[in-house]
Amino acid sequence: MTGRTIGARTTVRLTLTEYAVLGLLGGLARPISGYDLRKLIESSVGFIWQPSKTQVYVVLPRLVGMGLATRREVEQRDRPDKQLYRITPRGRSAVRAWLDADEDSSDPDRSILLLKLFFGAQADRQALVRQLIAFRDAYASRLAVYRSMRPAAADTAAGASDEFTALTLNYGIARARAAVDWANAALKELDR
Amino acid sequence: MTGRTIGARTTVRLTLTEYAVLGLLGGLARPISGYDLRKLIESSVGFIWQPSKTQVYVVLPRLVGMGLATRREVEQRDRPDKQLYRITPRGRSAVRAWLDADEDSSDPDRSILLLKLFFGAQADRQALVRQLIAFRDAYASRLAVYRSMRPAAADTAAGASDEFTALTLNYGIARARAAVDWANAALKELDR
DNA sequence: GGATCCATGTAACGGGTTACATGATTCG
DNA sequence: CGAATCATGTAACCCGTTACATGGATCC
Repeated sequence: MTGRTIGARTTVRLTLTEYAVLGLLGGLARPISGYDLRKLIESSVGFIWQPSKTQVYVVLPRLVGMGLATRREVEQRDRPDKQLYRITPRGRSAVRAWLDADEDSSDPDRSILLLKLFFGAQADRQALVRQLIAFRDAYASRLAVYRSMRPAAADTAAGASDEFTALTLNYGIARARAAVDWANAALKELDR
Repeated sequence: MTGRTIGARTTVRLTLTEYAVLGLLGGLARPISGYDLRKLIESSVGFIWQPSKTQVYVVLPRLVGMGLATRREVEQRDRPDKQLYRITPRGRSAVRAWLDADEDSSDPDRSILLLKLFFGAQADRQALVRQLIAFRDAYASRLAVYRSMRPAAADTAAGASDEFTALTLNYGIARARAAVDWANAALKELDR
């Protein structure tokens, strides 16, 4: 047994990559190889989150070691043998627990929420909504802070603060606003 | 001499944090302590980039070791002594070189550009504009990719792809669009 | 005959965070 | 009297990336 299993089967804490990979396994009907998983990532979650190619090969065996996935070797002629991975029940409940747990989301930028949302089909609706609201609120209050900074940044009279501060601040504002708007739209979607 | 000085005074490659700290030093008229620098960060670049508090104390001496900053100790009664740091000419040219160099910006998200722009007063205008354009274009082509993925994501007929993929994709689109719009506005600003 | 696809992994490095440590002074 | 402010640093850890390594089969 490799590290991190606390007691018999208490809560497991995984890295983001581990959760993501596990989440992907959880969404599949049939086992998959590391190689194919990488391709799947590229054509799906890729735009939110993407690990380095070797990371996948490191994480998969680790999941097996923790009893969250199983591995089966498939021999092939004409091409290299491959390892097929499949999620276990314990794996499923680990993903589920992660998806449902509220993140202490002081920093919404890291977009764990987005990753979770991507796996929404495996999650509890209510938990998702709760987290989406937290996400939106975090960005909203950030937005408020940025806006309050604006006059100070534009303050060219004092000579010190310059146009560049204002420029970058505007970016922060634009991003935050986009996030808030999107979150509201998403919440409406989920409500239907 | 600590590592990284290649030859006599060839180009120095620093970490992002090092550049950022150096950039801050470069914008100041008088030397500053690590403690005050942290506070300065909080009330300025903070919204774009923020290192952990201890990181500052690690980086500052390192800069001194590389000859990019100098340190002077100031004794104080009634409160702990402090170290004041000031940028050196070599430090200035290091920041300058960094600011002016084009980033191979496959990943615009890391927002090195934003940090650079924040230090715009110390940079070459043309170089800045060039990089801003690259930034915008990177996001624009990303935006195009996302948009092309949209129908596939919405494809609930096939049963496979679900609403959640579409939802997260929308976020990517919203962000990218915000970035492009902002970049265009910023370019207009810089043109005046 | 050279690039690309399949397929998996190890080792080293790197950048950064968290936790820990210390200690006087001032403010409420 | 306790909390916050000033002020700086070390050590351990963590997650992840880059570079390196291998090798047959197929496509152009």
